[in-house]
Amino acid sequence: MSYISYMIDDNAPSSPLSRKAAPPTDFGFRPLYRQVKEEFVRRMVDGRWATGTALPSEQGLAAELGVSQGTVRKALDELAAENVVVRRQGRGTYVAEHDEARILFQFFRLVPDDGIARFPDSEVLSQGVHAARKDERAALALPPGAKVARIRRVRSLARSPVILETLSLPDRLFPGLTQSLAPNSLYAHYASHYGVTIAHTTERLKAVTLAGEDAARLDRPAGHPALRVERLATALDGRAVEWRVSLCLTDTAHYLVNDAPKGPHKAA
Amino acid sequence: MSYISYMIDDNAPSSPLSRKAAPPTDFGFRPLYRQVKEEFVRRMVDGRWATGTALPSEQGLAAELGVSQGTVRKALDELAAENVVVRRQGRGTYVAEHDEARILFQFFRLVPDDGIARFPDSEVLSQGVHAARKDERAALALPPGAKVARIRRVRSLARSPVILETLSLPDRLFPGLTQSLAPNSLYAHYASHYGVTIAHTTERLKAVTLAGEDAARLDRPAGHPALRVERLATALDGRAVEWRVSLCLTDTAHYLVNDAPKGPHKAA
DNA sequence: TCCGGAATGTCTTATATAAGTTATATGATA
DNA sequence: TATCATATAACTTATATAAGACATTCCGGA
Repeated sequence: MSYISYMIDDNAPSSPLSRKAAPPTDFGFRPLYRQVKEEFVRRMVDGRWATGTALPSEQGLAAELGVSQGTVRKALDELAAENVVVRRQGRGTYVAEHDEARILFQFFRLVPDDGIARFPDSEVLSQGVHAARKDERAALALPPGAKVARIRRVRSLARSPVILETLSLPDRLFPGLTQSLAPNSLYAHYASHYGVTIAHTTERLKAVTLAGEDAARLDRPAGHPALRVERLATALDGRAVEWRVSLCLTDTAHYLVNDAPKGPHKAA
Repeated sequence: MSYISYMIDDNAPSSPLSRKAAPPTDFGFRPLYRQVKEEFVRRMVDGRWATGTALPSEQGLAAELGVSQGTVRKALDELAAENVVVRRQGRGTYVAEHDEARILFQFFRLVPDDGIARFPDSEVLSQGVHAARKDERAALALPPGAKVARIRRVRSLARSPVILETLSLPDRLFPGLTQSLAPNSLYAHYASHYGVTIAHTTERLKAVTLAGEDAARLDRPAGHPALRVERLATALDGRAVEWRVSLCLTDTAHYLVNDAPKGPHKAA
């Protein structure tokens, strides 16, 4: 007896959702709504649902998959909570786009002290494809001998350099990335040109002091404090796809962390 | 016509949930499940539901409030997503406890580079009640003339000082806090002795260099880099209740930020 | 001590209805 | 006839409820 009984309902025409013959131990079982969710993620990963497109209606998806609208809805609930899709009552559900505003709020946490978030300008210092270094292979889980696209750039707010960063990406996933000038908003570029959607990031922060070339690039004296941010970005399917080490000046800006602002706060 | 029609159902005996007479504009309307959620928050704020206690069952709450189990469940869903309650299938739903492990993972983001999170020891340098400074009044939204409890302490990992921090709290909310030695795990103490549950924190980070007494306290030379973390902690009802400025050494540890790992990731 | 089963809790699914959006049709007016 | 404002129809997502499946605990009996 299991939820799967719903899936082999007679009026469900050969549903793509299935489950291998249940082993004695019920390990690996997932509820129906989560199977539906995984099917949706698959469609986004393989490009059937590109970013920005409108999904079929909940009723339509329910009919197609042979489940109820509430089940489709619960799957979409989780995807919406993860900012993978966006819903608007009366209009429809859309695959989230990595537009400038979204990246600014979701992935960019360095904000000016006055509180007004702005997207920094970007100047590429160098870019090219190289053999992956040991640290890059470790971070991106690459095999020995793999190549990476490497980009080094300075980002400025109000014409003043604020961030000096180096990005490394698996060349296999992003062929030709460094041929042209890297656009300002990279995550939108990954999605539109390579079908890679960044879903999750992890950042590790340390305080350091600037030295040598880094200090000169950021127009600060040696010994000046800076925030070193090491970011690992993960795609929808869970693969690590971008490794980024940034040196950030925090003289007139700060790094902002909010813990769990999910539902609207300020209850009662 | 509105959801409230469910609330004045005949078999619902004088529900505590209500809504002022609807003005022509339907502004201020809240769905039923959100009213239920706010009622639950009220019960936690005023102490009827203390931390660690088990809630009545979803069915029981539904019957008491005159709504369906699914509505109670949706309210609890949001509270569980905010880590305000904890649910265990087959056992029940509990008001979240600020035990050491939870604080370690939810509010303490400074982890050793080897990845093994540990709770740091704490040594109080000074504590007492003082007139609130201007910055403290601004952070905690206190009126002029208000008093604050102020605690200054050093925290150590493996007998080595790592964090030097100053805490400020409204004296009105925490009378007598500085009379006794501040316990290591403060948030649990706030809940058990003062009925104040920390629900949310905001942190602002800057990189600085140590100087003078701070450097000496942390056993580092002047000019050594450190992470300055300014934290504002907010209670269940939305009031700011603790302001904390910490200087953290990041020589062998780092500050960890994960963006949105809500539902189980790694789909597909 | 071990095991079966009832009791009681959450979890999942399904269905009905409300509320919001947009496109279409309608009708008055210039 | 062309245009514009206004109903109205057809979608959409949002909310509420009910019923049954699954998980855990506890107690009685062997």
